[in-house]
Amino acid sequence: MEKAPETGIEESSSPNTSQDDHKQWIEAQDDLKRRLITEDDFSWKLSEQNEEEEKQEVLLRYVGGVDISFSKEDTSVACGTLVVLDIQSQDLRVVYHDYYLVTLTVPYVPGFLAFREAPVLLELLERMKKNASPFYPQVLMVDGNGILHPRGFGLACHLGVLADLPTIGIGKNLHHVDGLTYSGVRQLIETKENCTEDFITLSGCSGKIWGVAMRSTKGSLKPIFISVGHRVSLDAAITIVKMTCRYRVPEPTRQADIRSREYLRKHQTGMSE
DNA sequence: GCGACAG
DNA sequence: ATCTTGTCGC
Repeated sequence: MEKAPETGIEESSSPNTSQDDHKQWIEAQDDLKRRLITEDDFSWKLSEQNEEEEKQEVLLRYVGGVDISFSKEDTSVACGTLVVLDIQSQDLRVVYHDYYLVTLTVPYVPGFLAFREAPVLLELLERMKKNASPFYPQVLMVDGNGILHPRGFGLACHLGVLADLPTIGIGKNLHHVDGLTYSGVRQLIETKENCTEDFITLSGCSGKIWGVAMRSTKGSLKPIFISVGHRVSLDAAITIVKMTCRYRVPEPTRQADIRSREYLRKHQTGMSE
């Protein structure tokens, strides 16, 4: 391997894959971002209306959740899972679930999670739509961030735009952006004076509001990070998350997580079916 | 140059 | 993401 002169020119002769891929990925994100809608854009309602005349309105009932788990032995083997919960049932019953076992070749790169996971999740959504399931989700919770992202376009946005579906980003860890740090958020959350609610607004140094950190369970110091995905405002997102929070992680993504793990476990040892 | 970096 | 048992508590 001969080294090029130090003059700084190193182009097409040696494809610098990772750098080039990131550049293309950034372009793709910026391109898709033009179709992003960060306000409420759905026909269903979050709660009953008083007027009897309008009882034809559609209430939010089917909330979806997606997640991907990985095999411990084969880190490229993954199981994508889509679940749908009926939030009108008192027990948040799971009315639909589907799995997609795949081998992923795209690596995880912070800020580019969608290029690794979105194809799998999209397939699950398209499969469900093709089968004309009556439970197709009215809104989808994604295990990953929405606009809480270096370029304001995380996995939840990516998936929402491509599927043209309202989505909400649910992060279990903070992706440091715009001066936001995990320790800073923790301090803020532990300080009661800033807690008018059970969540705090994540406003960065620039003043932009990226989402909220919410203590979804009374006993949990560690918050979850909610951000706008697509076609759902932050306020609506918070409301919907609260409606589905039994534990720290809201049920849709929690069930997707649990079931994808279970699926992998059953299909790496036993040979059922 | 060094650290940070969703899942 | 994954490696991992018990354990403190409602």
